[in-house]
Amino acid sequence: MQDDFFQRVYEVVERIPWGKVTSYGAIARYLGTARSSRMVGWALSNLRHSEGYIPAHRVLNRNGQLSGKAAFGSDTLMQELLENEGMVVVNDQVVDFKGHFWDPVELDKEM
DNA sequence: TTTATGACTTTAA
DNA sequence: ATTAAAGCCATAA
Repeated sequence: MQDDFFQRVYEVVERIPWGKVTSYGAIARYLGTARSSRMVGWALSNLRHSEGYIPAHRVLNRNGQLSGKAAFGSDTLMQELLENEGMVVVNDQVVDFKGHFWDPVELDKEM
């Protein structure tokens, strides 16, 4: 294993605070590959091959849309997970996305 | 090595 | 405002 791009994505996603969500672009930017937003989602699609639990349901597109809900087995599972964390999902979209948004860059602030 | 794909993003019409 | 097309990077085949 080298410096897996995927591994970095997993680390960031695992650090997403409870009840918070972020976007692929934000993660990609944090990893230094601002234009590989697709890779972030792609990495998450591969997370099934990885071990450990990754709260991938907290990663949405920049619209707050549940783009990857289909990968959770059930199209409603992701939505339920988010609602279970105290947010409201309407039409596959998180209400007050900005309010629940969390940027991984805040990790550097704390450190 | 080259081609195809993807849980995105941005820009243009 | 909504819809369509192109751009971009990393991995798999």
